[in-house]
Amino acid sequence: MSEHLIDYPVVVERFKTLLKANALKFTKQRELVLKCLYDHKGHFTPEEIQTLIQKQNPTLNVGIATIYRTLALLEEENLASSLSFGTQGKRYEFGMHQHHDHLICTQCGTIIEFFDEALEARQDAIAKEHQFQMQDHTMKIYGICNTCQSQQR
Amino acid sequence: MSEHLIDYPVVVERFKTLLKANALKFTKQRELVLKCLYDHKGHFTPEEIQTLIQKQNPTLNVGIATIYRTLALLEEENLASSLSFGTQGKRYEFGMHQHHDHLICTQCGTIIEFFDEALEARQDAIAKEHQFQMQDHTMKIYGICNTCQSQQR
DNA sequence: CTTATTGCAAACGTTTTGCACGTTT
DNA sequence: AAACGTGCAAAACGTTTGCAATAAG
Repeated sequence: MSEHLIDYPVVVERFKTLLKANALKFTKQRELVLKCLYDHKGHFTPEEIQTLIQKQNPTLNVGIATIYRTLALLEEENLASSLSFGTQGKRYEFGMHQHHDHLICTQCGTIIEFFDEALEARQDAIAKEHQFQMQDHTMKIYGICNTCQSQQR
Repeated sequence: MSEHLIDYPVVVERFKTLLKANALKFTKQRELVLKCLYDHKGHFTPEEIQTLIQKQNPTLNVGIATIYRTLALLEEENLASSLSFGTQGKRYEFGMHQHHDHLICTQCGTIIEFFDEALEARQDAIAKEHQFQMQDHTMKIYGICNTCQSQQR
């Protein structure tokens, strides 16, 4: 059973199509980054992604610059999305733009995703009120997760 | 007429009190950073703040490290708050922690602040649903502001 | 006179870039 | 063969830190 709504072969096909449309090339490195995000549920830094790829492909050496370049590409093509934190850089996750927001535990760093219809509707309304043509939005709720709360006693 | 709810002398007094309470010293540099934020409505990077201070005090040289240290201090004391963007660092604004969120124009960079009761309530509910002990939250709506929309035709 | 604060420069971690070499089309 | 992609190392960026000199209490 797949963790995703879309099977991997379909995702790769989509990626190939998008690359072709932009006169870009389908390379082993690009595929590995995509696959890594698809296979690992979670939010990863470029460095973590490099390590994960390294672990499964000990022969190949994928440079960190390539990881960065590929992640930017994937995000542009809506095959991945990033979450940015203050000074500590960005984290990426697989995703074909099913929008969602995040609960972030300030203790253990766990990230929980959620989607709330009412919140979305309110955001639309606010943008409209300010005559803003909304392109995107992010919402982060910081706090202490249930697990960490229990451990504090 | 002041742009703020609180007059500057009151702010400085508050700052002095807070410093004293923590056995910290009231210095010219700290005052200049506070005054700069108070005087300039907007969201500024540490570097921009340094430049603004420099411009009004050509004789004095306030190091960037001091700006960073002071901004962290002001934020801790709730005299300023920061907004962080992806890789491009933080921006600070004056403020005694009246919570608000932001609309950000992806074209011209303008930041519009707003506060929405319904949004806040929904956030509280979501945190509760996930058994999260909420500490803070941020919400950013990205889009094209009214002015930029007009100019595009 | 004690203690905190400053500016400087070096260190930092993350991200980007220039370039010669390799790979895809 | 042409064009794009790669790894590498260097550079860039925003931020933090150690330190000797300085200023506040």
